[in-house]
Amino acid sequence: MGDTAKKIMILDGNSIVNRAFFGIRMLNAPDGTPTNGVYGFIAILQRLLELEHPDGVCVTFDVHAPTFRHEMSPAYKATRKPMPEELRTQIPLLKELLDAMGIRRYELAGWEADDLLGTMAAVCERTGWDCRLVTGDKDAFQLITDATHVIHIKTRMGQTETVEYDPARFREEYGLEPPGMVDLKALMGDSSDNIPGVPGIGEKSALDLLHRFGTLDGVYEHIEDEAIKAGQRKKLTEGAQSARLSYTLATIRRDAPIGFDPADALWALRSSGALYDMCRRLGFGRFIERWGLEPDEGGKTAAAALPHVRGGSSAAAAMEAVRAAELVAVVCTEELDGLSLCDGKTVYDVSWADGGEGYNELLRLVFSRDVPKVGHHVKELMSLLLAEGLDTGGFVFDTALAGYLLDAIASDHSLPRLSMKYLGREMDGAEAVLALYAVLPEKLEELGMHELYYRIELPLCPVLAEMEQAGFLADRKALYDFGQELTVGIAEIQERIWELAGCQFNPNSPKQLGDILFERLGLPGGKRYARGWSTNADVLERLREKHPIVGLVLEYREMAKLKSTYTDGLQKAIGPDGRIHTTFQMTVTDTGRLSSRDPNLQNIPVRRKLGAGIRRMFVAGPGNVLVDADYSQIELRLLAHISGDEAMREAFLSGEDFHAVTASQVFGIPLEEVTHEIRGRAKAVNFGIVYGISAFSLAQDIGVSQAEAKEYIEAYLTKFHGIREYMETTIAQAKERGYVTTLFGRRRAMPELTASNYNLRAFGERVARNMPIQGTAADVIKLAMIRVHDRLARELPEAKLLLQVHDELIVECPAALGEQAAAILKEEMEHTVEYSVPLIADAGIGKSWADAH
DNA sequence: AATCTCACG
DNA sequence: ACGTACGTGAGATTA
Repeated sequence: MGDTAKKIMILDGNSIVNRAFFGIRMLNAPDGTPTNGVYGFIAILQRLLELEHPDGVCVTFDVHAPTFRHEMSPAYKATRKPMPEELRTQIPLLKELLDAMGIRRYELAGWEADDLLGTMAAVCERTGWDCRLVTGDKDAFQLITDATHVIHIKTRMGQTETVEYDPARFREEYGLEPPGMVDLKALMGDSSDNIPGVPGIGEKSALDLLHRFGTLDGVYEHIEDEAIKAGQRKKLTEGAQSARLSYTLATIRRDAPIGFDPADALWALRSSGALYDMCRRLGFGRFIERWGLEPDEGGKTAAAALPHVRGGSSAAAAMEAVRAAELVAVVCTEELDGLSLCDGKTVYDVSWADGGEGYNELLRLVFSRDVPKVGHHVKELMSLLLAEGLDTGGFVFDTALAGYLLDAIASDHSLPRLSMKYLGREMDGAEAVLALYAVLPEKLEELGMHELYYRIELPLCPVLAEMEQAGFLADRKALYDFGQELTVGIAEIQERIWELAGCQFNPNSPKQLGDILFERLGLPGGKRYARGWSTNADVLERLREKHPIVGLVLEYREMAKLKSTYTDGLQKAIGPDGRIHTTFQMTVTDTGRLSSRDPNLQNIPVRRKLGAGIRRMFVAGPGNVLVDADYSQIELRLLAHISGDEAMREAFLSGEDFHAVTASQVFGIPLEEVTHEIRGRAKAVNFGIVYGISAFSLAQDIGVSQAEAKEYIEAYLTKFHGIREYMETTIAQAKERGYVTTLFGRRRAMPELTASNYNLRAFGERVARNMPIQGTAADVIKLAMIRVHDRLARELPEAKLLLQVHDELIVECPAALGEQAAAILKEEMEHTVEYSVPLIADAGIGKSWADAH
């Protein structure tokens, strides 16, 4: 260990900031300056620091000064696309930030970043340093040696990924030695660098040629061989000169006059007031936190804050204030053992610890339905209140819920974040809640979400809180027994897997499993990941016939999943009352759906036989039954209504099996002749339409060729041309407005649509197509829940809502009331809205979830 | 902490 | 020329 070389990380500034800019959705500093490139750069740097622990760091920048253009740098660079304005302005910011961090920068007018990297790597090698070149440019792969690795930055679906290439990794991917990268570029060219290459030769044929003949020279030496096809020979001969030129262009120079000494770049992060200020200015609160930055002494500008009252007499003072105030803001600790109240003049911090009976009295006063209150995450608070037997009435606003409706895709709806965003200064606690209440209602009104907020989201809070408190009774013994059976089954299958593999390994480890299947057993591998092969169920399913071990692995996976997540996980979640109390989250999804966690009760198995057994363990209490009602194809029905497509509406109005009707329409066959398989394909197309289909994925899903899948989609959109029109106008509108909405006005911003990254934009288009449908369905069932809840409370107070699973509601009630509850569920769900296509809900009754569904 | 896999609608 | 369906949460492994 003692003699390991010091390691220095050299970042290609322009290249990385470019990747970051195009890969990350728009981000702005508090003053509006775009910062996505800078932010992305720093996020990547931070990640690499944690991964690599280098001894030094430095960054190179290109300086594009035409008058100083190096004579070797040809005019071709002039045709490079100009940098977008919003990125250009970020470069000086990034440099300033790097300076504040104390990271050394290198730039040399007229020299490309590649050449600087090459030169610096050469210096490192001469002086015995290891180096890591970080860039988004594959050209640099030619520099890879044992001491010099290239960390390649790429963006995939808005996520930046880093892949470290050493000689072995490069060889594995390209089948060449690193210097061969130059030969490769000489043949295939590189449009982003304006390296022409040989016209007509792409990556595939270039690699094929190099694998056979080694180098560019090798290829031309064998140009007359029969091994080269006539067409290719012609291209190569005609492109010979271009290939030579490209070879020169692609060769990175290593002699830039830069006077680099690796020791100059030794670096470790130190906190400083300048860095704090810079992060503050850019709105990089995350890094302030992560790096523990603090302002210089005296630099603190304490915002004018309200006085606080704490300690012994706080409860009494708070009660007096509550009685006098028209409205109070309230936040509490997780266990409700502390309360903070604000009346606009004073903040009262009251704790059970110093309040005793006075504290309890305050609780009863504040949480009575005729004290108007504003809170943050009101549903969570209501859940606590119910547990203490307190009233959930009187809440007139929830700042978290408002923040969520105003910006559903934001991941953080905390008070500091919201106050920064809407008030321009960071605040917390009840004071922040009250201040936000002064501005958020009008924002909701402006965006047309007033109704959605006051008729759906806010009234849903007590409904969900009651559901959480009610809990779902679980059969503890049955879960335990099933778990024991699984343990036996898993051990058995593991033995058989080991026998077939010829060695012992952990089938739960994708890495180990990949090695066994694709190396030891030599099965045809599929996609590669950073650490090995993909071994997911899709891949394995295709290999099932190739080796008996594959089926066993699939079986092992199924059982292991059931055991760990379900039998074990659910047993741990059973409360002292024998019931499982999930938490519903109202502010996390992009579409308006709820989510469920600790435990998640929205993903209890049902699709496969073995897993569906878990649903038998969710049961009704003694003397009770479960009533389960679910919407039939609600998303497609909403699509039919929203698009107004006549053919699709008729398909639903006919009352026939919808997927079968689709099949008959799309494949042009009579309804009676639709086979099970054809229906299945139509069903997949229907799903695909809702998700924003692509021929590739549909083909994967139903196992036909991509061309065939394309024909299906085309036939579908021709038959249901209203759908095509709807999809097109939705996307056009989304691009124009920058957001999409549901029928209820719920909004999702669509920053992805302006991305210059193709994948991100394509993703944005799929989201734009899907969100209005998924989101409207979410709105409808939320409204249905409120109606069901209120009607049950009036007509069948012994009945309780327990669970929502997106298009399904579950109620528990005394056995004698089952039919009545089922009728109420069905009626309310079906008539929550009246659209041009009927909504249908099917209800069932049983002692367990499995029986009721 | 990130990655992979998989459960649900 | 590229990488692929929409929305979630959780457990095991790896680093």
